[in-house]
Amino acid sequence: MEIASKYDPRSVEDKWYRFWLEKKLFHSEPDNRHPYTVVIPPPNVTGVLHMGHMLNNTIQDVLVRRARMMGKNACWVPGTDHASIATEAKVVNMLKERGIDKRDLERDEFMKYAWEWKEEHGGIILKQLRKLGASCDWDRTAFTMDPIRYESVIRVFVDLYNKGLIYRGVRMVNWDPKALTAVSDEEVIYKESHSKLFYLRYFVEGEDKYIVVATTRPETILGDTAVCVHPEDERYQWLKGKRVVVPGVNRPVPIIMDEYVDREFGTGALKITPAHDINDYNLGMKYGLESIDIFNDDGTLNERGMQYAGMDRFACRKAIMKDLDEAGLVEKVEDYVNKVGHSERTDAVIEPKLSAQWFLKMSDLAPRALKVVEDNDIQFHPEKFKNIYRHWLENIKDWCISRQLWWGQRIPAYYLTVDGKRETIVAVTREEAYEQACKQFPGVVTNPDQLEQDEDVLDTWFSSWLWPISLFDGIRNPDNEEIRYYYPTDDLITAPDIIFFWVARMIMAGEEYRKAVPFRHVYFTGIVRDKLGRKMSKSLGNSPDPISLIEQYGADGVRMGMLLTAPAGNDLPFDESICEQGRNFANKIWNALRLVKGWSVSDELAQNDDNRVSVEWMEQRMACVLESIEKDFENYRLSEALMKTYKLVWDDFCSWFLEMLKPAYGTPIDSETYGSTLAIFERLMCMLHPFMPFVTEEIWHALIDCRAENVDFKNDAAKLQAVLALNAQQSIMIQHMPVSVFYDPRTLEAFDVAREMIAGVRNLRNSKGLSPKESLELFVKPESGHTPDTRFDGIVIKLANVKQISYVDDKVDGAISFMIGTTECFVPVSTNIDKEAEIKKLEEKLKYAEGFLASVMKKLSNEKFVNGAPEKVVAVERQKKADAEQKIAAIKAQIASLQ
RNA sequence: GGGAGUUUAGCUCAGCUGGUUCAGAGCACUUGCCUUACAAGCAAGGGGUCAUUGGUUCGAAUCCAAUAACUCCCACCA
Repeated sequence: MEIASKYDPRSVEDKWYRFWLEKKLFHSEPDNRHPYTVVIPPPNVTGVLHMGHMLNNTIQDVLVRRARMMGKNACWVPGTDHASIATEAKVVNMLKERGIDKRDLERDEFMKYAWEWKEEHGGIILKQLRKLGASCDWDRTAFTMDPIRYESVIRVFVDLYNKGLIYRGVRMVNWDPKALTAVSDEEVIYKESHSKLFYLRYFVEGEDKYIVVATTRPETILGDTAVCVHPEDERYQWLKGKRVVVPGVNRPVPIIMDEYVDREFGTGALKITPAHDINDYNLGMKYGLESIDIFNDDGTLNERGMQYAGMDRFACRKAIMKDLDEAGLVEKVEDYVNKVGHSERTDAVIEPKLSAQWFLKMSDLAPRALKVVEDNDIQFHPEKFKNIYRHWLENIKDWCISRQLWWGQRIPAYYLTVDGKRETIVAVTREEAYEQACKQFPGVVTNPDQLEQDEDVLDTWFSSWLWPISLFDGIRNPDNEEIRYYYPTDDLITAPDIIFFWVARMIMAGEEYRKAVPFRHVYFTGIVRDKLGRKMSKSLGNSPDPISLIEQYGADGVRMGMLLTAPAGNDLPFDESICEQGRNFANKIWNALRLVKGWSVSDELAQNDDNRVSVEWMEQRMACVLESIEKDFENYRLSEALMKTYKLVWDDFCSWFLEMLKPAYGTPIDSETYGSTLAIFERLMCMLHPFMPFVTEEIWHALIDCRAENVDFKNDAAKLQAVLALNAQQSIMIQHMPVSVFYDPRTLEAFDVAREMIAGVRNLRNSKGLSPKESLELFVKPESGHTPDTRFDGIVIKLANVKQISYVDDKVDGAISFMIGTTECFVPVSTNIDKEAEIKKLEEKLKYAEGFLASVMKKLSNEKFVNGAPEKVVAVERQKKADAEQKIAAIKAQIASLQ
């Protein structure tokens, strides 16, 4: 049989993914096993897979696949997020391209277009996740706006309103003039920008004197209703009680005095525009100032903007400065660097704006969400995010949950006018609202349609905060079997930038609606950056397309590449070349299979000692590594666990174990050793499977077949056929994950000595230019009084290609020597020894050993050390001293023999 | 302006409660090999004042303090 020497992921990966789907191996139903639940951080329904998703979902898949193999009932629920602002913007653009203006559409019409768009373009990302190998339970795929989730959100709104936690109020909010909606504080990104600081003259009413006020936003003077100075500012005492004239506007406004003002900044005088700055708004409230709103929703000037009405705010800034300058009202202009808030979604400069919005009170929810993290009911990995979390919750403000959009859950608040007053009724449906209206205000309305529903929708995060609950229908049916079985979920894998948006709020929702945490561990991934350390972004074009990476390196290769460099919470500087390492690894395993498959197997041959001891060592080695990998998983150190598995497979299994067993050309291997080898190989594939699901499935099947054909059912054709057929129906996905068992470290130590001996001989060949084919003699002189462990001598003979190993009591003349610990090894060589070079080398070693001894002696001659340090440490130092002395003696003897 | 974190080999990172797992790993690099599993490979090898400076200690990469550089988070300084 010919197997290609290069592993081709493309022919393998799709095949197995289809197989897993057909066998429904990702599907979970509640049963009597322990559940292991992960909910996907729902990507935007219109999004496409980027490197961040790749990392995030690879980690989830590793954890889910491992849990499944550990015997848990693993359930990974996928889904998408309706992403109000982003999706609505895309739909609006699409309509624009078709020549349709959103403003010309009725709400219903727009929603129809939006749903069409979602059906057509949505969910691409979930298809892409399949390429990655994600073992999501696709039967459970959800959408934050599907009927169950929609209704859950509405019910929660009504419930929280009835509990008095949701209220409507006129507040200063962050207004996005591009998306025409309010956004929450968390959705505002402050960016450093190079602005100007304008110094404007405000003349005192009826006088020729003026005061200079500095501002970065001169266009807002149209809304000025006061100028404020510090009450103790000597410079401005003369202004007390006076009024100044807003330049260019000619409106007299009062001088107010408040300690809020920083005397050091600018001129120490601050203009107050209550409608367009949060601080000014607060001062305006304090002093009862008029609030003049000069902007339209889209950031243009309204009718209060005088001659500038209709202009964009930035155009107005230029125009107004020109006019003021001409009027001699500008003192000076300085360059100035400040932070300007931008909308996270549209990048528009945020305008603080007074408007009526819905808010969710945080005073009750926040402390509870903080407590469960403080108490470690929920653990963060890495832990440092606890600080960030705490700080935010301790300084939290009420959450603005209304958005002036159409794509989203429409706020279930209904209005009616009673005696000229607007009354609000909040209910799950219009019909329920009508019933309530009839009870509360008899005779006011006669038909549900007469109620006027709030125009706004809810913040997208107001639906995703319910995700771990609503996915199992735990809001509408809080006692259903699924929510009781799957909730709380186990691990949440997410990026740190949504710790506030999402993580904190899910915890609040969990406490409020389940009285239980939504998950036990939160694993924060790093941010994927490019080689230069820049964040990957569309605008920079520095993000590789994940799908083409998968095509190039295989999903296994990409998964491994990402994981190797991504410890929890660390940013990951991504370079395509790390996927090569993954691809190469898959290839390595592939070739190990080719080797093993190619061996001929003999039933007659008894297992020899070398093979027996090799199998024993490999099993112990595995147990040792497994133990440490299990600890890594407990601590969410996935990259470490992967690296250890990588080395176990490549170094221990391929480079050592298989070489130890490899039969001489044309000779067979005994069937016992062969069976053990296949079993070990299978277990290694199980260990690796969570990381590299495809190649391991492929190899695992081949190994099972190989064992049936060559060992178990070699002589029973009928049974063999049955077993092969059965194997074709099985999967590595649901095999038991190997677990650590007791192992004897002495076997591992003995092998390490043998390995060093082999390396010593190989090194010698290398440096002396001796062919690996030339058989050498090896003499070993153990430290006197020590009995050497000879179990691996046969292995040394084979892998170092020596004729035999002879144990001697004295040094061997005319040989090249090296030391392993205190054991001396001698290899006689036929070529002339370059005595001077050898002596030089030995003298260097001697120098080092003597220096080492000196440092040990220094410690031992220090009374404080001998008395102060623990007995064990002192004993170790004494041993070091003895070893060093022995070594020095040996080196000296070697030098003498060369002279 | 407040807070957190990082600094160990060319790169990415391990180094738990101070002491032979203390200077490590992978990749990259150098040298020699197309040795019938694998050149996407094999064998061997080189490479670091553990950011700087002080302190604690018998002993510091590890604990403490200061400094420097970088990163992130938070905050309304016009």
